[in-house]
Amino acid sequence: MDTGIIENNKTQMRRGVLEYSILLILAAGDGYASSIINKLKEVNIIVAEGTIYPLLIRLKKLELLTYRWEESTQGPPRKYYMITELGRQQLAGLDAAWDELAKGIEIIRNGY
Amino acid sequence: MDTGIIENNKTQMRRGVLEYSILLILAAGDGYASSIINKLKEVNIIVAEGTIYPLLIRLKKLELLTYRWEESTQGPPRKYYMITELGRQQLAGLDAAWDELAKGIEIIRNGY
DNA sequence: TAGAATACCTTGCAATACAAGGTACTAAAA
DNA sequence: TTTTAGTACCTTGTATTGCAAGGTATTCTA
Repeated sequence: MDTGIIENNKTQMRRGVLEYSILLILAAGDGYASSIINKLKEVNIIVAEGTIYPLLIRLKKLELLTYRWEESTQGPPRKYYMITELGRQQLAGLDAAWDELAKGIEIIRNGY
Repeated sequence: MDTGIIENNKTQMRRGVLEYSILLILAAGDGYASSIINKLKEVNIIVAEGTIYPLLIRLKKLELLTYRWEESTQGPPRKYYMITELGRQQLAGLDAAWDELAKGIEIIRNGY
């Protein structure tokens, strides 16, 4: 349990972009919970299982995602999530929101 | 009460960088709650009063900030917050955390 | 003396990341 | 056959925290 200020803030920052980054990942190709977690880990965005499952369910309820079951030779079947048309539309909005935020931080940071 | 997916996500994204952006602003010069809110508004980061006051108090408790009272000719006295040495140290860590996150998003977004 | 503007602050609610704990399937080792 | 390891699914409870709403106090102006 790291309660450091930085660690806590990293969590906070991650928080903000989780749905966004999941949609980004699924826009590039279907994936299941563990594969998404791994993709995020690759870019140092660390997410717990307990975070991602409810989130995928939420995004599915919002109809930004759907899923299909697929057999695996490595264990139990996998629930492959796919982005929907609505998901892609929302993603475009999130792209814009992210750009705006990043620009805002940039401005504050550089003082102009 | 906008419950749209985008609007909600903007809130989430904001959430993650609020402490960071406040420290950035105060690192550039002392400020009081309203002036900080206005600076954030300038870069399209919209924050409510009910958010910023508890947050400043929290950052003060963590000793990242201190404050002094200052008279105003425009109304009641203002509580000017100042970043501490510890605050600057933590800010450096947050700079790094932000850069890492931004880089991560970039990678996911561009697919390499 | 009333109203507007500015400043401070608190309470309660809702959203949500995550730790912890649980189920189930496959494959390989004992 | 049984056990263990690996993979995958999911839920519950807790803690955090942004914000709407509501409240107090000061200064200036009409």
